[in-house]
Amino acid sequence: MAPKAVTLIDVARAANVSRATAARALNGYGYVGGDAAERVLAAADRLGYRSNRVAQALRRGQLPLIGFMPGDIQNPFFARIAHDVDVDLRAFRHNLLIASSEEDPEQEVELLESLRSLNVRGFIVAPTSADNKEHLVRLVRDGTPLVLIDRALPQVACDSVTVDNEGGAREAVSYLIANGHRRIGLIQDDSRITTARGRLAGYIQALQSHGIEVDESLIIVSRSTVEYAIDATIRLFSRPSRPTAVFTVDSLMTQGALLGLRSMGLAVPHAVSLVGFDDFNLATFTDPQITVVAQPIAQIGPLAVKLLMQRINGSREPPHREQFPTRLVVRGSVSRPSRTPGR
Amino acid sequence: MAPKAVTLIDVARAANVSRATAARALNGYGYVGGDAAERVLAAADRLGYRSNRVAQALRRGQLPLIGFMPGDIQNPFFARIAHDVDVDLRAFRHNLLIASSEEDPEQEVELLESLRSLNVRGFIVAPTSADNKEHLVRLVRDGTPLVLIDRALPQVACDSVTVDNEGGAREAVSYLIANGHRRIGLIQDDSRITTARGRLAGYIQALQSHGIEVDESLIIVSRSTVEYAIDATIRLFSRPSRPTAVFTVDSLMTQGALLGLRSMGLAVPHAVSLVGFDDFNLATFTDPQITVVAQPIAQIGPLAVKLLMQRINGSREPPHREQFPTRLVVRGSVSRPSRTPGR
DNA sequence: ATGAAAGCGCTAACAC
DNA sequence: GTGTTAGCGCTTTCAT
Repeated sequence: MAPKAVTLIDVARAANVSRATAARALNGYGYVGGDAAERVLAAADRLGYRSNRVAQALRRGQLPLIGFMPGDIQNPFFARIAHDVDVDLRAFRHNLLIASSEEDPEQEVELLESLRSLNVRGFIVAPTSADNKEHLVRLVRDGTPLVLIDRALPQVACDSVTVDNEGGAREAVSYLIANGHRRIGLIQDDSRITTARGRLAGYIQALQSHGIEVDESLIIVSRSTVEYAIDATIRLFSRPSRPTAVFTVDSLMTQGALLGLRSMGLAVPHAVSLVGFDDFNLATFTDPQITVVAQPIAQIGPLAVKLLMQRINGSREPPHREQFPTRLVVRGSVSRPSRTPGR
Repeated sequence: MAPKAVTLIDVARAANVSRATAARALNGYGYVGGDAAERVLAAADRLGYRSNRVAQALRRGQLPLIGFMPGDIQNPFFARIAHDVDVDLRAFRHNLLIASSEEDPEQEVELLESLRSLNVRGFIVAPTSADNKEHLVRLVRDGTPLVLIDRALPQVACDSVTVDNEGGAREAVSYLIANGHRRIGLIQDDSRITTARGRLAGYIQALQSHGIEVDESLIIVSRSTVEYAIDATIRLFSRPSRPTAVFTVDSLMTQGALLGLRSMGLAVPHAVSLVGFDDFNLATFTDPQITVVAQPIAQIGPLAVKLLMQRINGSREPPHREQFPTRLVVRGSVSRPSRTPGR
């Protein structure tokens, strides 16, 4: 069935040269006679020769592949980065191997091993957990280029591209407080994820610096999908004394909160004020428009690629840990609480 | 720096057996003495041996990799499918190589070649163009498993998983007509994309079967991103005699239309009715909720994987061309036109 | 049950 | 300028 592929030998034979010469002509290195080169190229073309990158890789020790491991490719944040990385990598003639960890630490370890054994040249990873780092440490120790995105791990000595989660959350919650809210809910994802920790820390700081006590019953954990967040929102607002405002830690959860609140008949911002981390397409379409903490998402993928390629090309610089600032984009989803919070 | 990896030879030596025996023990085939096997496994574990999949691939002729080529990974439709494919492929211990064609036919050809030379075992692709099929025909001819998703190409003899674009569009537009609209705009993507053709055909059929003439000035082409669609919408509604309703061919464009209309002060559905192809998370959050043609998206990725793996496992069945029906989900974005169309 | 050895397709050091 | 050749790490046939 599958006709065996044309190999370098076939080309060499057809061009009446040795494999070495054929390879030189094809890859354009070393000395090759113009005449021979032409014959080789012609033969390759005629025969439909495609180099076998696996064989090349075995010989050279590496495959021009980059592993990208987001928490969830369906999250628009990661999809955008995947896109940007894919595009930028093309300039380096590298392909992208995407394997989502599904936010499962074990799966992250397994997939990483699996990709390592493919001799990929480097990784861009959004680590699922702050506690799960041995495999990454090992990776770095073995000299494999790695850049962490979205979530940095101080204990792993590698480049990272993140955002000021703490500051962003603090700004969002402070804004809510400045608008008179004191009972502010937090819908966040699993606290082993470092961004969740940072955003939680920002939330707590904002509260405490305004003398507001942190009420655990206002904090709820959800997986980062619209469906789970709807559910979490409903649970949060079904509790005896509900918050007057809520802060969500990513765009999928913001959308879930929106949907959840609506299903309970709670209008934004009249009944409940809302601020979300991470902007999204329809944030300005909803009525009201949603106030968000925007991240400079367009810069993340490109910088990650740049740092990674520098490592691949042998850079020995100390880790570059980029942390971009966030920006509070005030729209219309926050108003003063309509009445004093119940109890 | 990078300590050279532990190879099979190291393991064999440590276990005092030959490479052959070590390989047999590690891969669990052939006859291996229980004793030897144990020593090998222990040695492998102690040394931290990881098989070199590139070498295996060179030997076996294939890499357990599947190439996935969507038009745009940022489109939630493709992101969802990528996710489902990734997950299902894991059961077969295959990894996913995602390379977005960016809806560029040339790039599609190039990337496909590039992935082919990696000896990937099969492809799942959403072809960018109905006119650009030679490379796919060649792929199939060479016996490489291929399944087309979202967009089928009758001339390419391979499995495909699509949706009834024509029927879905016809139903949407008929619904608009049933609500009294006669000047119905169409915001679609490049007509070389087969889904665009199908949806356009459905649009035209619905119009004609109700005796409405097709007005080219109501059809506008946009790239499939929110930004481009906003722009297209504004252009469409800036024309002298604007439509009273509009049909958009994917969810990103639907969102763009929503944003564009709002920016022009045109309320949905009072000033303009709207139906979009492909459902999306916030379709029920917007006010009004958006009426859409829903696709059974959860079935696409899994079926594509199933078909592909069957081919990889040698199936010689004639091409399975699945075409799922769509479903019109009536929500609130359509009303009767407020006044007779101008002109 | 185990080992020896051929060879997957390619690159690059070395020889001519 | 071109050819020869030794592997890269692994699987697998063929002996034993």
